[in-house]
Amino acid sequence: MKIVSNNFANVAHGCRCVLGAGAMGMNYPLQSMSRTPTPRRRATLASLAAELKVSRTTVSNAYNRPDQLSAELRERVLSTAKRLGYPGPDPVARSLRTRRAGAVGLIITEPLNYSFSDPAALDFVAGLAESCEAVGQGLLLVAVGPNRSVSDGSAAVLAAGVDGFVIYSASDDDPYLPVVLQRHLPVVVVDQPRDVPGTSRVGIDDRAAMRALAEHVLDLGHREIGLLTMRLGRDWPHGGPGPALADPERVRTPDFHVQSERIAGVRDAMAAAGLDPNSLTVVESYEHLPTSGGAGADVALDANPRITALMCTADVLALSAMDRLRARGVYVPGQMTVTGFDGVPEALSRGLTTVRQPSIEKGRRAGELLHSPPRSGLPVVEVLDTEVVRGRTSGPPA
Amino acid sequence: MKIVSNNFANVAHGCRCVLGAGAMGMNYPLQSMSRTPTPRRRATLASLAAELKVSRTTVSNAYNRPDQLSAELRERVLSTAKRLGYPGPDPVARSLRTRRAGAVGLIITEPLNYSFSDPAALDFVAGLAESCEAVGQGLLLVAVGPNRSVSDGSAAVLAAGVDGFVIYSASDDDPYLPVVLQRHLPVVVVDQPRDVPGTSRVGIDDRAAMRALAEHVLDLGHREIGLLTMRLGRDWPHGGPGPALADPERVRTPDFHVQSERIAGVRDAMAAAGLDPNSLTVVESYEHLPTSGGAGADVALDANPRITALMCTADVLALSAMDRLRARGVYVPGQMTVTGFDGVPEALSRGLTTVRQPSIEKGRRAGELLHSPPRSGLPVVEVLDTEVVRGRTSGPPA
DNA sequence: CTGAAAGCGCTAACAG
DNA sequence: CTGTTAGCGCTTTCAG
Repeated sequence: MKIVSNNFANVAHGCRCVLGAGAMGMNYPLQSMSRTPTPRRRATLASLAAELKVSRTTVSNAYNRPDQLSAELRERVLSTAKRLGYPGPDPVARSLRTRRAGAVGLIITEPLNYSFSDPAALDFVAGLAESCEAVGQGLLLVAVGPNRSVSDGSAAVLAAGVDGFVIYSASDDDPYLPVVLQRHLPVVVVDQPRDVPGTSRVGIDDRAAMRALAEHVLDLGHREIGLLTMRLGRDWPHGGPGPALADPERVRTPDFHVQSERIAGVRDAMAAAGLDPNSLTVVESYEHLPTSGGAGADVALDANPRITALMCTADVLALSAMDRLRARGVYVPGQMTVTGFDGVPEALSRGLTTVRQPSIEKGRRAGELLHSPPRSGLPVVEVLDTEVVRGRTSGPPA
Repeated sequence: MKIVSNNFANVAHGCRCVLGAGAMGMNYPLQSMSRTPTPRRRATLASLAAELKVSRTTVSNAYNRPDQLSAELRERVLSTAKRLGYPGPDPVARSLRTRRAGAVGLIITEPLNYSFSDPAALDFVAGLAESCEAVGQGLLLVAVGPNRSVSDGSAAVLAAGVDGFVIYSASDDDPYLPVVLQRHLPVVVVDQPRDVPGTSRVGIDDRAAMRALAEHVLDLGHREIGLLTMRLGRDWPHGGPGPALADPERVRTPDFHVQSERIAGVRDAMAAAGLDPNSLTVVESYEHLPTSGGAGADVALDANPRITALMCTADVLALSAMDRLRARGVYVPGQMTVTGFDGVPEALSRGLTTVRQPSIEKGRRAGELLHSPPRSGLPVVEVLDTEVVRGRTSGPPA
């Protein structure tokens, strides 16, 4: 009566039944074994249709177009589905047929533990997740972390079952960029790199924002400024893993646009104030450690003890720098002005002078751009607003 | 010369060409237009094979079994693939055929912005992501947030193209639990609920850990204890959205095992010390706000002003409570002992007396259990170690 | 080393 | 409202 698969023996030892299909196996809980005729193999839409003696279309309709069949028939379909343990149409097969995966891929090349320790990055992910959720899309974290080789990571990109990608803050020469592009799927870039052909981008005006902040600092009377930033290039030409002075040449040819734009903003303000932009002491950090800012502050003050203001390209750097300064007995803002960038909650609550950027909104817009691309089909660049927050960590130089 | 898709007018203003295939469109960057004969439609393995005049098997082998064909042929395949803009085998089609999706689904019912604001939850996700990355699996955040109806969320669970699920700290009656089980895929539960048939679980001994911590508090001499916890049930029978006193009945019949186990741990210690466990003042919070702990502290001290120790089931609650106490002019630990749970970095750096649990390891083990299930095929329960951390927030009562 | 045949499980026209 | 017909793009025996 029942048609039996020829590929699988009917395994039925003990309390559960393991049908081998793939490495992971599938668990049939106890109940389904005693209650129902154990299915020889996983139920499918076709087997359900056969059981019901209706066509596959009808079963499919029962799930996807309830209005296309009578309520009773639908009920009958659904209940025998339950009896057979049929979980509904297979997502993968459906995806193949409908040509939509129901998920967007998120590419973050930075170590996840970093991204997860920077509230600004997290806010971005939360915003993206929110917009995906709103349209019922899943969010796939693609396995491209630094623990894997680039070729493994590329394989993951190539193997991701997604309808599009979001690239979060990658360097100009990120090795996964071409791989992502190769998929010919819609792509939205967040922050950097700029000018990826055919892809939309959402970001902020880093240069203008940082310039406004620097003007505030200069207005207060500061003339010797130190700047702490994350690494400017994918490479790391310095000795140890700790923060290091960046020479002008390196500042001029960055892989990470965002960082260099922010530096450029400071230099703009300095030039406008009649200062030599090259007098800016730039220190870059390679690792994203909770103490990176503090270590960077040490390097900067070592290189130029006359610094009276420390500007940082991220709040996390600034907060760490503040902790370090306190430990060194340097009073903020009395003896040292410190500024950040991002406007994360802890920074705001600690009164940091900083630039607030809408990180959540960034994620949300990136998602929306993917879910409903602009009518024109042309890539767009969305520049979100920022705001200088004058806190309690900036004041006139001593 | 140029061949144009028949569904869409040939859009070619400015810099790019849009070929329509699916709602989202595919972007062909400028180069591919001028360089190569624009493909009528997306290249497939079959079309590549036809172009090369070899069989599909051969092309497939070029990608999946390099040793099955000559290096030259393989090179030829790969290069014409590049020329045609063929991104390699379609992940979805491959998944259908191989019966493996290459991703695990993560089910978090709590609002994502909460999970993303609790470092312990984040650590868990980071650990899970790490273990997935190690085996090249993607991590799919399934869209089941509180912004969507349960039926939408269920659809997302049913539609997730994954090889297994991780359920993070759900209530006993979480509506997505049965839906997940229905998929007949491997499932690993983290923390709660317990005893899901046929699924492995990883967690800690919440009761024993909390009991040990409570013993420390009692040893210090405290007799009147307040306990701050997250909500005990999926429902919220109290008036406003703020924290509220939980009556013994509600403490006894919880939906969230973890919370009630931790409470039970405190009661165990109290009973052992000769105190009436029912004298414990329990306050539960519904929302996961940064200020929830503080508000809870207010409620607890209001209900029982003689409280000298405030035990919290999460560090985030305890830290918030400490902030609130300071604002009220209550000195910790001089006038009030405060304890937490989790051992998140901020808590440790602020000297909170707490229980450290290995959140990252939890995520890692959950992933590993999914990726390489126990040989026996039987579900396992992994109980990870915890450790009481005596900090600077606990001392003898005033 | 290469090719032919046979689906994986499903949905989308289009007829009845 | 229901069934028939065609694939979606790929991998995998199994023969040459």
